[in-house]
Amino acid sequence: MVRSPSIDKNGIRKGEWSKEEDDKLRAYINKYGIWNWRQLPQFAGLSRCGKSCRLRWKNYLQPNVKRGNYTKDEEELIFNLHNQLGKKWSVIATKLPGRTDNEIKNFWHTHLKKRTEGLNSTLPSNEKKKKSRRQTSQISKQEIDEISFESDKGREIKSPTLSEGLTGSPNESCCTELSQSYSDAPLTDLFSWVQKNGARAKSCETSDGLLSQELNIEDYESEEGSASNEMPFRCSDVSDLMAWFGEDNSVTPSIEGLGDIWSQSFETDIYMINAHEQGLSDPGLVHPSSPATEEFFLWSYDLSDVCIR
DNA sequence: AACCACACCAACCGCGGCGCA
DNA sequence: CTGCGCCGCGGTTGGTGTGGT
Repeated sequence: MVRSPSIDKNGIRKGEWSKEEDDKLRAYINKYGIWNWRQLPQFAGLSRCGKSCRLRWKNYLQPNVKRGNYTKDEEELIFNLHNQLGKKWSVIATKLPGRTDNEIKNFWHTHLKKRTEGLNSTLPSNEKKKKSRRQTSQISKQEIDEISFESDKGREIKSPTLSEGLTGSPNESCCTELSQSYSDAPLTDLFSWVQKNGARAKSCETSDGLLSQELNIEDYESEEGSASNEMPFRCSDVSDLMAWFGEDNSVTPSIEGLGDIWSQSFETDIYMINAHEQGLSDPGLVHPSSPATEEFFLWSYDLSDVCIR
């Protein structure tokens, strides 16, 4: 019932979301919140555009999203609100906790449209006049101001920064600042950092502990347009990664690369956590919410003795 | 069983608003 | 004032499910 997965010319995935992608996005947002949709996918290790991530989160992954099974009350409310407000789905959605504008819009098109059309023959003609988008938007804002928003309030916005990764004490600086601060980081320092992370990953007894680095380099290549050589191996050791960096002079890791490595390492840790807790060889991602997970996460990024500056 | 038409809905797309430099 | 980037909204699409023939 959804569009089949595809990859556009920029390497951005489209179409149906896989469970792994859902887990990555959910885990990332639960950990760091929403700070910039455009950049978030890179840091979450997703080959998706920001818009797609936003939509997936808002309409499907966000906590408390209700799915299907509209009650009679909800149906009546949608019907009445639509009569009052027209196609202002986002405003209508604020009156129905757990329902998204997209879902309400779909529900109206599939269930209530005919009913409305039946009544429309008796409505005054000005009910049918189309408002300009500007008019619609202004009205929406005024109405929205009257409605209390609880769902997204109070979520702490924390973006992962390299300094966070290195110190294990998250701060609130954004990745833009990060890229400015560390864009000149020498390659050797990157290697030190990767080696440090990699060594820890290896110690966790997972066969694919450095899967993250493989993903990172693929992403990095596509961004830099230097993908003449495909990623030649699946990293099994940090020395492979370092060797590969060293062989390819066209690759000069920047902070974006570091950020990807960082986020992917996070995902690797999630794999490891699950493997540890459940004793499974290929368990998939788990949600980083348990105290044990949090503890493991902080341990895994206790890199206070490394400085890239 | 095979085919067809329609229902359904997740995801995409384009546009406008807003904030900031 | 202007241009740019980001976000959110509403319209639309694409593909699967389902019921009828």
